[in-house]
Amino acid sequence: MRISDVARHAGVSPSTVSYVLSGKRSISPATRRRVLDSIDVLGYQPHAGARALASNRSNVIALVVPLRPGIHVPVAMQFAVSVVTSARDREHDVLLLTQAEGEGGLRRVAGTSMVDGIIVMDVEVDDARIPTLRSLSHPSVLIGVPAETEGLTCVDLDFEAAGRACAAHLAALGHREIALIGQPPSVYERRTGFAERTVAGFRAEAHERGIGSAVVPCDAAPTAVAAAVTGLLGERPGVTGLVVHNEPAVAPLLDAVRGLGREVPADISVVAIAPDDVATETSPPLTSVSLPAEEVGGRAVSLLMDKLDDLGPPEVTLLPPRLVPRASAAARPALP
Amino acid sequence: MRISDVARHAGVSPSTVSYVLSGKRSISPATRRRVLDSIDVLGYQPHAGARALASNRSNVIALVVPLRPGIHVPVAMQFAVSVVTSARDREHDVLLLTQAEGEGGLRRVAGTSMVDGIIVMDVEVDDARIPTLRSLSHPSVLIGVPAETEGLTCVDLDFEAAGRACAAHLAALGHREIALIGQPPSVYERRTGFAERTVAGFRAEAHERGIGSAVVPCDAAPTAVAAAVTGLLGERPGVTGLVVHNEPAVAPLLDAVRGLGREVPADISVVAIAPDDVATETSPPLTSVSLPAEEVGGRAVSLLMDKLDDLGPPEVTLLPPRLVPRASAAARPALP
DNA sequence: GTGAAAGCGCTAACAA
DNA sequence: TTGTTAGCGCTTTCAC
Repeated sequence: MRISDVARHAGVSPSTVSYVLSGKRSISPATRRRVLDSIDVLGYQPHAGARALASNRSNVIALVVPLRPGIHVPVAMQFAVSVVTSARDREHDVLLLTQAEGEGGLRRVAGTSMVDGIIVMDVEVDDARIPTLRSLSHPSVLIGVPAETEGLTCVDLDFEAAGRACAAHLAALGHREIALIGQPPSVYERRTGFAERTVAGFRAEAHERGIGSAVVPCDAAPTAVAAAVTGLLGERPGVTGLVVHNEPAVAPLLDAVRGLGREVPADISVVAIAPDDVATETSPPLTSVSLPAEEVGGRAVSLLMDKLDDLGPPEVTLLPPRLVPRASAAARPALP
Repeated sequence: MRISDVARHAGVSPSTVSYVLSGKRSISPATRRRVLDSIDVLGYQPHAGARALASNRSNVIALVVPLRPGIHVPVAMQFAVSVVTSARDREHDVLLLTQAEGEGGLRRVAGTSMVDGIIVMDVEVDDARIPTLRSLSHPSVLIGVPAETEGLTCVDLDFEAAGRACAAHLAALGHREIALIGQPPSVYERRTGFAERTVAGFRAEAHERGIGSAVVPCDAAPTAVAAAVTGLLGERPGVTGLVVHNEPAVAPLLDAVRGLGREVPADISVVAIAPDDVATETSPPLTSVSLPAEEVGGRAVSLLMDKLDDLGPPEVTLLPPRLVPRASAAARPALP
């Protein structure tokens, strides 16, 4: 079943069928109808390889998913799914690349014209893949913001503003000493952009408001969380506000605080940076800045499509954070 | 940069370059060297679309990942990653399809020759996609086993044997009444194969050994787990052995048991069906049947490759479960 | 062991 | 508004 079969069936030329399908030139309504009917009757589906060869477009984009220590898989998958969904909305499929494939993988899928463009998740401040991406003739979009963005296209939640918003919220509630329970140490060690920017915003806001702040990197294991919380509240008994930027640590953190005989939010206020579903499933529901995975993924795809259409999108797109007050943050308790 | 450029540079014909690359006919060592050198020097990468068009092989397989309620994402991703890794080992890439694309997606990627074959995860007992898969001329492999496997190729852990192994292990330790804390209700409602088979094996083994058994579907939320455990041990005080087949419920379950004043394994023995990493991270480490995601994913890929090579692989491949005793299951306590 | 050449099925430039 | 046709870059038959 080829395009010429459809053409014969509809009594037109192959190019007309092609143009009906691509919409790249105007077709009389009557012809268009006949062609579409023939396609339908014959069940025609164009050959992807032939298309890619002739048009120099594969209609596939590559997505590099992060699978390294410290990455919270469900959140990563939310991004991936929203990329796939948005790509499908725009007639593109998604080729899955793992981190492990490294830069060779990027060169391979671009060099063989398997894909039209590349989306890279979990970008580090000084990401080793960036020189490779720059060297490719294929467009790419980064989810995450590296140190040097010249000539790149990046999109992410504005984590600095998110860190600020959390600190500001606690400050406004009267807290005078606050702490950030962060990502696992490995995430900071490899200098992942989002983690670093959150810390920076949190510290800056606290500093500007003249309140005390501390940052505690934290592994996800419940015992590690308990140790971190216990250590923190032991060393800094004045801390009454906690920001948690570590999805799997959220529940253990609440447990640990209670295990110390403190109530949330009566004794300790907690603000999370996490997807809405994890913030609303706890008890009490958490005041949180949501992680808009769907929006970020969708935006990454539109930015990539813009580049494919030779529009010059902005280098950095930061989505503003939205802090939703729920039940886990309240005014600082009166001093004992 | 095309194959003819390489041919010219190496002083051979394009077909020779092609044959060097494919290994489909013998080439003199000297020629082969020259060609490979030229490829290297010129940095030649064959055009994937042209290849697919001429050879009728895209060297891409589609993977349908499950993203529905009750699915534990990290486990699903372990499968996906092992599929990608194994596929890459065999010169194939992976196109990511979401459940949401449904059967139309399967028809699309097959009909347009985007992919050479399809792997479908999380197959239900009476899966709606099976008729579509059967109708395609492309080979496919199912991860999971439906009711009717005629003409299909399926691979999975032998969950029935896993359920049996857990029951047998507890029985051998002297437990006379045991219970299975299972997947969320929705998973059973849509009749997911692996969940159903585990229950069947668990029940059958307990019955054959003449011991009491109960099955409690269970949502992952800690409160739901606590309710399930409390309800169960309340209604059936004789239960001294628990099998848990629900990854995110593992930690909350241990908490809940302890919350009831029972020790693991002194009062209550626990056996998990879970990936090794979740079984070893708890305290105490869990006696468990491991979920060999890597092996299943890898096997799915080899089965698909076998079908592409026209070997006729078996319809059903069940990997034998391996129960590893750790510290969470012990002899039944003496009666009070 | 190697080469020549005919497609694979589509798109898009050119022509009408 | 539509048709004709020359490729796109590779694989593979056929021929030597």
